[in-house]
Amino acid sequence: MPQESCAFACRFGRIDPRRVEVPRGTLVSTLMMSPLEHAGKTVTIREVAEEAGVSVGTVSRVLNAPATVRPATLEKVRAVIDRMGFQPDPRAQNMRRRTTMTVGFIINDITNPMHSNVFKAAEAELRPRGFTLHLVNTGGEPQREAAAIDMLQRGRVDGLMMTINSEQDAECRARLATLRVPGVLLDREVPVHIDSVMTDHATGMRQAVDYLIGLGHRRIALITAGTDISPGRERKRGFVEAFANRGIPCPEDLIRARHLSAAYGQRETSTLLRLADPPTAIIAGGNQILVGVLHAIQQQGIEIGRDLSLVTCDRTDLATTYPGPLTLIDRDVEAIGRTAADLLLERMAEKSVDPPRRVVFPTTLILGHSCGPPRPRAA
Amino acid sequence: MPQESCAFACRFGRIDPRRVEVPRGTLVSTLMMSPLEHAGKTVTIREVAEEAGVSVGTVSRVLNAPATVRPATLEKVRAVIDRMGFQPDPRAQNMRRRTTMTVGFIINDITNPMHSNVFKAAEAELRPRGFTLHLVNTGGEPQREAAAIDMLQRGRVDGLMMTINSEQDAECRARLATLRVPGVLLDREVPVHIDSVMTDHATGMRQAVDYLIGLGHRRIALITAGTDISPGRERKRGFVEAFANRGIPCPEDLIRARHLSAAYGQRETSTLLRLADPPTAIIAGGNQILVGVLHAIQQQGIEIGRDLSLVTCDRTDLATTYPGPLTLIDRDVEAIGRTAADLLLERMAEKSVDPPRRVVFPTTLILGHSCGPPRPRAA
DNA sequence: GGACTAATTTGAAACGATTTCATTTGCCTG
DNA sequence: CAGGCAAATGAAATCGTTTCAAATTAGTCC
Repeated sequence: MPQESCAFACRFGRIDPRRVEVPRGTLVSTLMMSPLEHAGKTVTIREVAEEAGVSVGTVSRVLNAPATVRPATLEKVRAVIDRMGFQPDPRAQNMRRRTTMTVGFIINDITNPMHSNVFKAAEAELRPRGFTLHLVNTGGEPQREAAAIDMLQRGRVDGLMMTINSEQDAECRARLATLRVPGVLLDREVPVHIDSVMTDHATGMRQAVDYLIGLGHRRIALITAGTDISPGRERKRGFVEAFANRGIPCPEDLIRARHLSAAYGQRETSTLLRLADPPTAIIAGGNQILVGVLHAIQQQGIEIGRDLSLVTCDRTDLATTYPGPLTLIDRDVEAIGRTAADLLLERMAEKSVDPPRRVVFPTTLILGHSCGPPRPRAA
Repeated sequence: MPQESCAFACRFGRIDPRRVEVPRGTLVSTLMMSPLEHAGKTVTIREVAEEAGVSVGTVSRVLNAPATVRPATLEKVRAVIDRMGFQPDPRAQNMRRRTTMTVGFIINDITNPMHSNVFKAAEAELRPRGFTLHLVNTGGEPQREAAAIDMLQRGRVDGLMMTINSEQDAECRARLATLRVPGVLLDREVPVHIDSVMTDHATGMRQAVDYLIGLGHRRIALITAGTDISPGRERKRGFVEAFANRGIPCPEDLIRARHLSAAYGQRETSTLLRLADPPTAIIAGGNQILVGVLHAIQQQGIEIGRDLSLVTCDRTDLATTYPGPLTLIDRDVEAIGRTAADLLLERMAEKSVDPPRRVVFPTTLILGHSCGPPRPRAA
């Protein structure tokens, strides 16, 4: 019966892909190797000490301060450690040292390529220093964010890197103000004593708008995050300033700054394109928004770069690949993650409390295929 | 000086976006709120006991077995706990309970949307049960994978979910064989006593190929992972079987199964398209490979769906958005993550060792805009 | 060889909870 | 009110490591 494919009628020409409900997975029991009795009788430092004929304190020093133990003893104890396969129990170390060698990473959505790239870079910086990362995905719900901060800082991590959903949320702000471990805020601005790594979204946006104005555009639309977080606020500011600098009236009616989501991007794009005097250029202020913008545009049969100019923020597979690379406001996401990790490492090392640091990263306008001179659209 | 944009010469018409090196971020010191002396004098159970006039054992029972304590005492102690803001130190709990309420997640690349979606789903399932996740990004390096397993299972986590880079790696296999904590393998097949969550890539591929054959294609190319991991092996098997079922000779020369990367996808696509008898359809067996395939195709000025049919694996923004949705082999990634978490939860709850379970998820062929009848390409 | 100093090592006390076990308390019945 | 039983409590052990004062050993000089 090689006719399986007949079940999938070809629906060439429709936009929406057919989404067939995926049934629950099948459970198959298998028996491979024997259970193997990995009894894992853990060896303790006490047993090592007894076996080596020394005290536990000496074994501890062999591991943590080898210089203070006589070479002969050192060698003897090390041999026993290797032979018995002893490894100190991290739980006991955490307990005694009041430390965990763990950093918490609280993020809105790890699925977002910007976030996962920041995480990756931070992890790459922290791992060689012996740190492991706890990742909490909050889905942008403030109470989960607050709960995550509470849970993690209570002896679970030595430091915290995070992005919160709204800078205005009282619960989160209160937690940040009384943080018990070093912390770094990512792209968020909260009037609290804490380090932060920011991006100069305003300048990036100003450059992009200026570029579009230079091409002849006046009806430029901006769709971006809400103004309760720095990226939304700064992008909007840069947008407005670009017009002001040129002495050209800003098309306030084309600014949409509410959410960072594909759905929002799609909805607002559809609305904008139906206006009596529609935009000749759209700036997608966020990589999720871009997805929505493109979906909306596809439904209208508009060709990007010819009928409509498009600028997006952040380098994603979609932005660099969409038939031809899009013009985009880029930033070095890896450097951001690395820097956040560095700031945290410093804070965790020296307990000095004073002054909070703030690192601002620049953006770069990268020209792609998605912009051209404005072209009046026929109705 | 609104002339900032003059620095960015419009390079309309070139494919490669201009990549300007982003300078290191600017460091700005700021002083906001006063240091706040969040001394955070931690309250211990001993202090609570003394304050409430009971023993530490009673306080512990108030928290862990409220039913065994007299209502009057319960209330009294709870009041003190609230007043002093006592929360048990997780480090001490871990120590005594021989547990951490933490699960390790070892992954190749968290930047891959499939991986991050699996993680997200698993986290959503585990968090309400009180578990937090350690995420280790290995970059696919076997020694890092082995090191991660070692580090995590040694008293740092209660369970482990993971994908390894190659099922053949001796180091990793050895670790898996002697795992001391419950574990779940994701999309990997290793002859070891461990649970796994798999995808039926072979059937998905067979359907896709059969669909293309039905459209008239014979020169179909497959670019996918190496055969040292289940996805590559299974996809290749399904590919071959589809032809066998139809009694049509399989174009072995068009099978490329080595790496899961954009670079590999781009390189192989370029090569394939330059063949004397090039493929009329390409199957991108992996979301990263898709990126490379599309980049290669763009360089040739080929129109997908007309000049060349394309099928991809896994639903990503790019796959659903690339001018029109692509035909794709879909799977329920969330269900996979959720199921992996469920398997692990069961194992962690009851210590029963026997038989390893294997859940196989089906795939679904979703028809988009990217396939059509084969069209001979003019040279 | 003895005295003194410096270098090692030891043993016990944390660290902060949970858990066990013996003891006390509270309650009920006869 | 005494006796018996169940429930509640407290004291102490435990988890595995680090740390620190005290004790031991080694080394040096006369």
